[in-house]
Amino acid sequence: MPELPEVETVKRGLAPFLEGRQIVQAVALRPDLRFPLPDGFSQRLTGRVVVCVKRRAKYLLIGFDDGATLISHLGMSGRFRIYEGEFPALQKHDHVIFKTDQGAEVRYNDPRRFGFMKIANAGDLFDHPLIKSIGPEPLSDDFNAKKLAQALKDRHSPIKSVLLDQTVIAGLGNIYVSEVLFRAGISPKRKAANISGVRINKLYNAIVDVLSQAISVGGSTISDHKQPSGELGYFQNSFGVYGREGAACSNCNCNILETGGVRRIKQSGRSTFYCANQQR
DNA sequence: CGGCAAACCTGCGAGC
DNA sequence: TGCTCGCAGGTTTGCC
Repeated sequence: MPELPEVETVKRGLAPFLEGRQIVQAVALRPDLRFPLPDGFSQRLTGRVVVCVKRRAKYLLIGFDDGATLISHLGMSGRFRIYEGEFPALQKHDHVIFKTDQGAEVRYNDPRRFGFMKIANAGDLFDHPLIKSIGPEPLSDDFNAKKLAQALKDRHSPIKSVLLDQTVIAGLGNIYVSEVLFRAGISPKRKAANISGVRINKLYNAIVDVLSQAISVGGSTISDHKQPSGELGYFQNSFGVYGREGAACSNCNCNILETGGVRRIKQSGRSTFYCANQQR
């Protein structure tokens, strides 16, 4: 589920139920996520008041009144879900529960357990090894076409893999990199350093547009990703290429007979989707 | 530095 | 029906 737009959607869904609320109970049902939950996890969080819910790259950050921050990564299959009023039986793979002083429950469910939670002590967040080397937030004022050009100019790997590098730019994952390159008309195989001039601007605009549009519709629901409210995301309906191997790309309708339509290739072990007719 | 495979773990759909 | 295979939104590590 979780690339930047999905994590942002989770953040926006959780914030109204957590900010200003006291955690009256933090329950660790299963401590062996990708990393073990921190020592004393429940004790450290129970009784704390949440002061803010934020996102950095694909990390959800929950700040508490003692200055500590819960750093949560959703891995491939992590989900947060809010319950209030009705509390259905625990589901398979529910691993962590936060109960608030307003009687709501926030449950973390993660079948594959690639997700994890860590706690940064007061003042340690920005020096935390998980946080400090992350690249610029693509939707912040801190990021622009010039900085993108700077970041790419010495990179000789394919642009696909460079954009997946979280130290270059924060938050892009396998789906959105394919979609961004499609909209920018850039081949995923092109060397990053060979992108300049007009192409840089197209790429920058595609990154901002794709991520913004995805956030505005609650992210992408591929299998069963849901927003914390239970509502689905809808950006998958706007995919130009992802998961559409063999189909005519949404721009072309084109010479599908000559190009074979949307192609799927493997780059550094992961599927890339693109239209050879539109992306150079 | 680069690319690739494997590792972590579970579930699902396709094909036989 | 049941088995095996390949695939999946991420990231790290180790090996050429």
